[in-house]
Amino acid sequence: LKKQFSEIAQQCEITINQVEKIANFITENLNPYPARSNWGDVRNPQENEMLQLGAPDIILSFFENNPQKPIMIEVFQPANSNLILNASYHAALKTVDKETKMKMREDLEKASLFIKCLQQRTNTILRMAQVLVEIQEKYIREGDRYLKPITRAEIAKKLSVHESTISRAVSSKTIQLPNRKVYPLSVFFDRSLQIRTEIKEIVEKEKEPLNDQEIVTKLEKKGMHIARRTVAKYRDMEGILPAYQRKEKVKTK
DNA sequence: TGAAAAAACCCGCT
DNA sequence: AGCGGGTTTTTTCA
Repeated sequence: LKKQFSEIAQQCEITINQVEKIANFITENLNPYPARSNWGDVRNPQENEMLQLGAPDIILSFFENNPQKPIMIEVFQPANSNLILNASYHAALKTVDKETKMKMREDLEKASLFIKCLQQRTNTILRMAQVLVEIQEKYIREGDRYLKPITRAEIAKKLSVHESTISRAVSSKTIQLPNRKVYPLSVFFDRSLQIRTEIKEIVEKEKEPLNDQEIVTKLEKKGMHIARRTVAKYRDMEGILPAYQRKEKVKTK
């Protein structure tokens, strides 16, 4: 099964971990569409922008589709933009007796408060997206290797909202990157993707299979401190076999 | 909003 | 390779 993952990953030009994540995401949300349309997108270059069935909650794109230009952020929210109170309610106020009037007033206030909350909510999400893009711009533009390990708490601090707010905002939302791929928003918070990518690159470049200890040493030189136990773990995540098995794999291939 | 419970994470050791 | 513990991070709860 793992091997399949790794093949899928290669064909899709994304990491195995991402494949796994997507798989998890699918099962957790019982909504196979976002990721599938994603895969389909990759395989069939017939990109139909409007055909994003698993409509992401946030879309990032390059201005004028030019990677040199700034990144644009779009936030999709339910009943987002121009939700207003139906004017006829105000009119109706005048036609009813005093008691009903009071009740209606209360209700109207509740309604407008509700609308305000919604707006603030989208606003928060938008600000969050902005900060995220700012921080992870390099990742967005140049790939996994440049993902900075950040936490939800840090973002919360930056926006001066509570971590639980971010937590909820992040989970159960998806984002589409300029490369047209849809991810769970939590990709931005993957703390080990960067190092895992690094490990993968090291292994790819190796002449002789390096054991985990040697990989640790190499990473050390790049200023990344991590235990060899952890290297092994990441290796697994990426579907990379232990050093002593890698030689055979090349043969059997 | 804060705090407690749960989950994830890293890592030493066997 | 796998267990377990000490932290850190996330999610839930009231």
